[in-house]
Amino acid sequence: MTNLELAWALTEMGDLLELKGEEPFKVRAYHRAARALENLEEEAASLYARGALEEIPGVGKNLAKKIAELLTTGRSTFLENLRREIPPGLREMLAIPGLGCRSVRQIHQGLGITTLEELERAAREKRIRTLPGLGSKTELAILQGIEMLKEVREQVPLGIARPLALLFQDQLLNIPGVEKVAVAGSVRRGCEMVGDIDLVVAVRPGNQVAEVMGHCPQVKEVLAREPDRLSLRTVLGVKVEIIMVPPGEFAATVFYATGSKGHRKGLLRLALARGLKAADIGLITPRWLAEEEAVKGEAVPGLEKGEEIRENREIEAEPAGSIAGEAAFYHRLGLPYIVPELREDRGEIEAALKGELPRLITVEDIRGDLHMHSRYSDGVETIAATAAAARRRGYRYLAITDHSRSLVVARGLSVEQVKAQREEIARLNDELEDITILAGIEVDILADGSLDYEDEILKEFDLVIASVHTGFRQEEGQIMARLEAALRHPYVDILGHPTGRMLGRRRPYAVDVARIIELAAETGTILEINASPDRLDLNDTAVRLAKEYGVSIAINTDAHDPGRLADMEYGVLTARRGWLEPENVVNTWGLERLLARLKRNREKGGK
DNA sequence: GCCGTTTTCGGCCCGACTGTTTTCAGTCG
Repeated sequence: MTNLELAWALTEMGDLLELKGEEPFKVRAYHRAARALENLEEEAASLYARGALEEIPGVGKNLAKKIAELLTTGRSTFLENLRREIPPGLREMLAIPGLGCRSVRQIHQGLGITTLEELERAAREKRIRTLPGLGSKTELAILQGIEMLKEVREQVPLGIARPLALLFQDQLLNIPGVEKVAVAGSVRRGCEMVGDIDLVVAVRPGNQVAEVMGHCPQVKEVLAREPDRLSLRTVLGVKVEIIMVPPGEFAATVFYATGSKGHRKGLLRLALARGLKAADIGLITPRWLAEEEAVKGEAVPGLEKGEEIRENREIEAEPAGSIAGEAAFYHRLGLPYIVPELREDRGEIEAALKGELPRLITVEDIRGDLHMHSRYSDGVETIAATAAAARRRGYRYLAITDHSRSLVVARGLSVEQVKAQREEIARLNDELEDITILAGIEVDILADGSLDYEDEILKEFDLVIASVHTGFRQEEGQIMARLEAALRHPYVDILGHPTGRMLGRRRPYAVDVARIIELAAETGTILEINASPDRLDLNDTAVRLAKEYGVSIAINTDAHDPGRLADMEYGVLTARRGWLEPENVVNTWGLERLLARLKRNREKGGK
């Protein structure tokens, strides 16, 4: 069992205990341990093997025993008993913003409701307001919450799907009769939410794929089993589609299964316009041929029929990240290779035709992380340990940006602590040779639009990120006034997680993203791509708009644990989906150039 | 349920906002 699956099991235990009415500190112990497991760099299974489960912070005798049972049997009697006691629908209700466990219990006991469907009906029939302490606003919140949950039903964030996809890829490669495996679909394109994991497998006859995968510990049930297709559901509830093809059809099938549908159709229309058939390009699998039929007769805007194909001699044969043979399909169409992140039918084919595809940023371009938390606020590690982790990633600089004083839950820093932290950072910078720590802060944009420290304090930092953590429910006018004040502030260098959304859990606050981008361009403020796979904020389309406006971007992990510095890859994927080049991203720059770009330093020198 | 250069018991992040209310409980970050 993977750390992620263990974390999910502990989270579920915590949620069910909370619904049961257990004391809050006990509940929190489960949730804390779950988070520790998620961030753990070593697999819990190997810790268990050397009898060291209790070394995990927040795991004592009791939890170690429960984790051990999960690791050895794949099950938990404790969890199964809880599930029998508490209907699972109640846990789903906790995901509705505004509903806590007290309200859910109230609804369950008062109306006998156990599922989201029953809850929705009761809210529509205005029965929720008959319960003491609940009224019409709560009814509205329930309906809106269910609406949000429906949008992401059957979907999981990329941060869950991608590691699982890679795990399945490894397992498939070890099965007799398997020659090649590739992750395809929305995971390969780097989409923020994933409906199902698509894997393409090149197999020889008589392979064991169906038998072995059906019994793999991550698999809960087999949804469908056909000669060339296996559909599974994992214990985390994610759907996995395994497509099995002869080795000769591998590249074309991966190409097909990567999508998106719009991109595929665009390519087929282009082929038709040039008098080519799918078969001429090498796309001879049944799926491609069926799709070709579907697009016949559709016009191709901006293309002359039979226009001659220009050969592009600069094209590399096997671009990084491509499947062997995939680039050739594009080349036969006279196009350079288009990476999966761009295959969204958002103008990439036109750009490729004109030779105007961006030279996309990669993780290797990143030279530092500008948003990280330490033990001074709600991070789990010391500044020294965080810097060491950043250095191991090959970074040249990092910014420690703890929370400001009014965010008490996160132990926001008092002015005295700010000073102490700055002194510690100065000491560390004296000792460290090949990496620089910037003394930063993530300052709260307060409900009235002011910042959480006075200007005299703010101007002393090397770098200031301003973020909204309160007043999420304000109306657009109010939210925008706060954000505008922050963007216009002379000491705000970066706007952190600009929309405040949490994927599948919380909608953005009432923000006009286009206006934010306009203001960022006007004021020279850098906008963040928060790389945490729970956020990915800004998202891909907003990022692309920002690029068009010439707004600089910082890709930051917001890591509260050095283990999460690796989330950078999700931020970079989002940046790539937003067509960003290294030049657009300030943390690909050298330190001197980065510092000179900050608003605080520009204004000093009169730009 | 975890944890301990104050503690093996008694702490554990706490204050603001909001909805439902006549004085506060629940929820959130």
